[in-house]
Amino acid sequence: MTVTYVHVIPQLESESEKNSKLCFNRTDRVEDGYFSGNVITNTPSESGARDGLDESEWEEGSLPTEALTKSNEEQTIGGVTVEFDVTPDSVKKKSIRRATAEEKELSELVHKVNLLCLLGRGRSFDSACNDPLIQASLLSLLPARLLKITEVPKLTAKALAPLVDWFHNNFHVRGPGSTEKPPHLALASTLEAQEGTAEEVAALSVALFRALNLTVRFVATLDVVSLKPEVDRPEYNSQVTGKVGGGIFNSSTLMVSGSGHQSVSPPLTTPASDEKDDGCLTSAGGKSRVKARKVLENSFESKDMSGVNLKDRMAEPSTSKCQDADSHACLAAKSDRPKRKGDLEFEMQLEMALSATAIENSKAIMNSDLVDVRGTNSKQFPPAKKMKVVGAEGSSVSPHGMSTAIGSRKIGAPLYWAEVYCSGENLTGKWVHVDAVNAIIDGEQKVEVAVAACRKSLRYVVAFAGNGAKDVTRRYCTRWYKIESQRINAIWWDAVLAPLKDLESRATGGVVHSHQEASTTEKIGTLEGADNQIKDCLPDSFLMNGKSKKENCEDYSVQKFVNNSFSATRSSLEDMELETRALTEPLPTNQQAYRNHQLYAIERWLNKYQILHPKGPILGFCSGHPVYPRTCVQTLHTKERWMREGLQVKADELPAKTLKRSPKQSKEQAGEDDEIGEGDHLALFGKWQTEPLCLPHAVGGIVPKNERGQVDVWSEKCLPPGTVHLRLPRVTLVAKRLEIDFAPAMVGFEFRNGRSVPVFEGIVVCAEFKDAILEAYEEEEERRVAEEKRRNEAQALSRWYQLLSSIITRQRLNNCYGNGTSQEASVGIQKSDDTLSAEAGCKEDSRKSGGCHQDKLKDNQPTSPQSVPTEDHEHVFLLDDEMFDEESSTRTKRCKCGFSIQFEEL
DNA sequence: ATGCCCAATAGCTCTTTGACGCCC
DNA sequence: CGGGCGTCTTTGAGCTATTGGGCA
Repeated sequence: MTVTYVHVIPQLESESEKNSKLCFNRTDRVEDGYFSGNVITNTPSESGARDGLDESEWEEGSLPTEALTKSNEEQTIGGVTVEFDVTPDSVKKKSIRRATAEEKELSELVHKVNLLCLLGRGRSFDSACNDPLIQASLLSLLPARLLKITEVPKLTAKALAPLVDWFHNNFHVRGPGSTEKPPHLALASTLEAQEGTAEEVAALSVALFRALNLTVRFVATLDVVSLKPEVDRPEYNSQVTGKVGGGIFNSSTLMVSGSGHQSVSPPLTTPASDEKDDGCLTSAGGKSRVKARKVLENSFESKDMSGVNLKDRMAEPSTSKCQDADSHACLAAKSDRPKRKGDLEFEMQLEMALSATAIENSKAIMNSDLVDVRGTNSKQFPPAKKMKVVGAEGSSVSPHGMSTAIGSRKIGAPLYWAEVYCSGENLTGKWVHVDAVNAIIDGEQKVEVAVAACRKSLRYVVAFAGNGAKDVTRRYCTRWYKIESQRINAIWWDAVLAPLKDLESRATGGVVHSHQEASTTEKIGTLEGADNQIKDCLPDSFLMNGKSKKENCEDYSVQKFVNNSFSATRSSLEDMELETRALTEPLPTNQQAYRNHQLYAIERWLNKYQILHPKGPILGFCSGHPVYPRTCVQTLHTKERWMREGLQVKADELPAKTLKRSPKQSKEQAGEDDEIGEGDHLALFGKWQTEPLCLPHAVGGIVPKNERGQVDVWSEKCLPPGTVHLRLPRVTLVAKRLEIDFAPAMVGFEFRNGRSVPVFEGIVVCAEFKDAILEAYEEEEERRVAEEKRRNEAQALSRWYQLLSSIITRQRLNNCYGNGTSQEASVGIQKSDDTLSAEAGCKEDSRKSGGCHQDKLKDNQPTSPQSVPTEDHEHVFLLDDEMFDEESSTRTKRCKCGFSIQFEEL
């Protein structure tokens, strides 16, 4: 009987089986190829998801090939027909599995690694922009009239316009090539062909600006894999059967190139580079019809991923691998996610448009008026999309009346651009956003909108210069609260960026002379100091001493702000600018946003241990609720909890808030207090109601103890003045022996046997006894260690003795009863065995002779010279040949024949 | 299509101070 | 007889973050 698990996929049934039944023949035969053909086999990638499914979704049985190959038709093959209806319940049932802590940790790890890789890639491109050869080549292409920009004393954004126009007209974005090159080579070939990926073109623009001696950064949006694990959902699984491994691995930019066809620097793979595998159009012009078909094929191929194995899947373009929405393959790759109505609509329209305009393709391509000269789209779009883009250029409403599904993709998501420092902007100068790819200058506020339109997120915008990097997300993101939860822990991120930020500020951080005089080195020193302070605070922050991660982060952000000392470098001015943006974020319009907003709070979304103090100022209103600064939110604790923090509630303070206790708790409390109603409420106090803990001072060598005769040592602050905590094992005995007053130190609780059990570590004693106890403890420990060593050695000796005795006894028994042929024992042992036996004169009685031997060894009195007879030789142990090892108290006796025997003197 | 609000719920946090039998 | 030690068993209520559905 073959037992086979057949996974019944609800979706498949509901779609394909109009009768909602599956029939199969029951058989006891085992045949080859049972599951060949169109059997729903469980690919390795499926099995992971399978495990999580309800067992009720699995049927036991065996399926003949025929039945399976025609699974869409009802069949009965000469025997039992098993028929079952797919109840609507089974389809409807949704088991929503949430990510476990482990999965979250893993995805966080992948997110971090991805970030680091993308940082590395950005730095590589940045350093390629400094290539003198590339810069010189760019300059040689530049018309002489544009060289004047170098003479402008106070550079303004406006002055950059002709330069950007020229670049935009001469360098175009095309589909990625088939191979990944190192940044230097990639830039060189882009320069040569005057077209390349958006990343390369943007980097070239940076190189050009640098060649003109401008202060420029290469800015990249790090399109990193999601921080949150993607929990596989039933409907999701049924759509994408080829889903690999669940969770994070299928979502976004993968840094692992499974198929290994990217020969160069796979760790630096980014959305842009992966695009190269997408099968996007790689060359401009004539062959567009064929290529357009290819794109279509790709898009539809990727819809059905069921047969894709893990390896291929890993190399497959996935959602965020697509550099931007201008690539159709990008949309195809989006099949990883449940398709949205708009996506399907877009694909259909694209297909229609393709067929309708295919004839016009070559004309359209040739006609430069029609082709969107904004490099992003010109060479890689299927014709329909190009037309769309041309239409979209003028206005946001498509002249062709196409739906917003396409409209939203009017231009590609800007992922790479430059920032040029314009000293003529503002009073102090300003970093100006320059997107040469899309010919946009000073359009920082447009970035967020454009990115949002392409359903991308603006989580990390990093500016690269001087082999360093700086996070400038704040400049482009106005609604920080939306991306904050998608970003990695700020402490970690800032620690990673700290050294890079330093490099970046060295490269770009000129002194702004309109401010107080200060030398650059001093300023950099200040910055370094600030960075170091951040670094210094890291280990403590990471310890998370009793504080939640969130609290630590909040503390950190406050600390970070305080650390920002003023210095007039470009970098520090920018820091201030970004900080100002951070602190002047517009009020969100929805209430939910206030739940975890860094800056603002509304009373409604405070949790039960929080309160507004002081209750003001009111910054605005949201749905009628007053909005307060987050700094007004204070955390409340019970008296006991404040004690742990080393604080005590001031006398006569009324609780800032009282909470109703659960019936159980209040009952317990009432029982203890014998006061009904007393335990009904839990009194909470704020930090402003507390003062440093005043514990009774230790007097006369007596440690002040609590009602349980112990001291709760939550932290050093909880120690009564004049006492010390000796966190040493077995120190209690020492204190007892010395008759010094002490209290067991309770350091916390642990859950054992379903209840919390206090954990004691060491003792608390008056400070004056510390040295005496430590001295005695040291002596005691030495004695204990020596005693333990002695005991161990005695035990070892005893065990060796037992072992040897056993061997001897065994050998003797073998000699007596086992034909004397045993070869088991070594010659030495045999010899000594025989000799001892002979000496005792009890050869026949093995037990007795064993006893003799024991006596002999135990007796241990050296008689000199000793003689032990053997069959053919009598050992003579001369005193001269004796050796005594004092350390192990072992005496070794030797016979002239080479035989030796060891005794331990007790 | 999007954003907001509400309800449901999975997972996390906070709670927190034995009893008993055996052996030396 | 009393003190030391090992074993028993493995909370659970409440809060919060997250999600899906309904609605504007």
